[in-house]
Amino acid sequence: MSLIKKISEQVTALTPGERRLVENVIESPTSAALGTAGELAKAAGVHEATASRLAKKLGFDSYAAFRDALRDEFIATQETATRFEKTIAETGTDTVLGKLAMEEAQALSHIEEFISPAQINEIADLMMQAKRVFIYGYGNAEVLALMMVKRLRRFGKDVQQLDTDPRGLAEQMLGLETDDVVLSFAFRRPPRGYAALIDTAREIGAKTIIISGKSGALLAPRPDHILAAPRSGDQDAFQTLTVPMTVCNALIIAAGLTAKEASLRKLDRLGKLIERFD
Amino acid sequence: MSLIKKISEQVTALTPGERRLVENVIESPTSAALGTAGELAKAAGVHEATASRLAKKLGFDSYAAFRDALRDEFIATQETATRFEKTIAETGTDTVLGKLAMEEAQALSHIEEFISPAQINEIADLMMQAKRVFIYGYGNAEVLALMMVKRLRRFGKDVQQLDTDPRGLAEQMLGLETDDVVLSFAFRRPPRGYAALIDTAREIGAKTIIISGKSGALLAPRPDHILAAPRSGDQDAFQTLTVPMTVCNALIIAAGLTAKEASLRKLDRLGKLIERFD
DNA sequence: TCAAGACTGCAAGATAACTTGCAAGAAAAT
DNA sequence: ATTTTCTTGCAAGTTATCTTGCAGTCTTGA
Repeated sequence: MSLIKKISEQVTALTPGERRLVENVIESPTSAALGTAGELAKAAGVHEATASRLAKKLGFDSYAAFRDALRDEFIATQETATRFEKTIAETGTDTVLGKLAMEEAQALSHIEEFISPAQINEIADLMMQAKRVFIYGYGNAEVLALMMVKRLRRFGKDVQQLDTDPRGLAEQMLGLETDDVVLSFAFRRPPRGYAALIDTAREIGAKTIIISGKSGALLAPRPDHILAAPRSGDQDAFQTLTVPMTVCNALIIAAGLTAKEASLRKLDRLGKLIERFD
Repeated sequence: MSLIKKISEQVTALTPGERRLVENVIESPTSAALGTAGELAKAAGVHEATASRLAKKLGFDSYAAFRDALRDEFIATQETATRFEKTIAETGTDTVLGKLAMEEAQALSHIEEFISPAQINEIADLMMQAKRVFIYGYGNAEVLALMMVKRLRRFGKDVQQLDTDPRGLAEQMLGLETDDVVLSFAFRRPPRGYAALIDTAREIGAKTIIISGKSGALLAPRPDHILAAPRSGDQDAFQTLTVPMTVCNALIIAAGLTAKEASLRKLDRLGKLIERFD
């Protein structure tokens, strides 16, 4: 049963102090889930002893048990995603398309455990403010690189897809400048030319961004930014591009919003100038 | 600075025990954020003292400070929802990535309403039995075409990606034969060169397959086979390639299974021949 | 081969967090 | 007005979690 529902059922039997605690929990369940009894009590203006008693009153063995219930319900973890997975798995599809769709959905459900909204916005900003964006995708990732090239060009960005041939890559990197950004993909292992790519960008002072699978954080040499989220499928078998593609799409959308914000700010400033000279 | 980035910067200076801890954190950052030093240490197979030391090594005053940083980065603080669906759907997870992942997952969950397992297997068979596979993708779909080319070549299939330039397309179609198959993508509207593509294939007697969005059923001229499933996102706005990509991946997997079956059948016949001449 | 340094588990001690007995004050009942 | 009951803060005690000194073992360097 939903914890909030459980609390609501006993709302008439709550003392004033308990009521204040409950109001605080409902107002901000994740804060309550992460904090201590003392912190919640302080926020509610009661003593932590009251918080401990409330938990017991609600049927929990301890305040920790109460907080664990809050966490289960309000904080997405692998356990909650696993519950979601179980729900899907219980539909019992064994068709190729059905299983694949389920696995992709599972992987997508975990995605925000690994990549925060702030990261998406930060990197979208970086790309939109760059003079040029160099995009590198080797092997299967070439597909993603092509997609990003097409999407960013839609914004009018100066985008260049880097050649996967070492000589071509080297020639193109000659044009890299400090104001540019390099975006690459790296999955099972660093792609061919990766080390040269990152080192060259660093020497020139251009920022580097990697979109990777699970192992991205262990890449060497280090890029400036990493968006790493595990892809669906067996690590050693067939892996799809759905998760990194979703990351790419999120970057494009965030970039679009950034561009929109910039446009709105410009309009606002224009409006103020017009007022001044009116 | 991103905590994962901070960790990544010191990855070369980590001891084996610390590295295992870091791997566990990366594997499941929200579990690490919610649990104790003892729990993380146990999961990593080291002592909790090592976890405490790692936190200090990473520059935090204490393990609690390290865990607070994990929470700040990986646990959304805006809250209303419970399960994954609700978490993403209702939360002020106005976050681009979260919404996108949810929409993709929703679209994926409906995929088998539009495409049956029999269709997947039939078309996978068709492609594997074809002498050559011609693949056409215009605009954004070029990304999918490229992916299919790469995947099918992995099987040793004779695959050709068709030029999006009308003249080049025409020249390539000269090589089309009865035993060949043409696979194309068609989303909002038939891609440039579509009619010529289908008509030419029909005249030669080559089979045609279209992977499309919702409107696929209304395509003219008619291809021999259609795999149509609605993509996620607003019809008139930003649409992603996740659903058609999943359809492609399902075809590749089914094709792989088909190839495996063919191999097993050949082995069986060889076994019978050996028995006959024994 | 030996010594020095690094790593990490153990365990004692420290700190943080929670629980509960007690009591003061407020509210309700008589 | 008085008594009884309830609420809740205080603080001591308990439990959970973390930190750090120590020592054994392994690795590295001379």
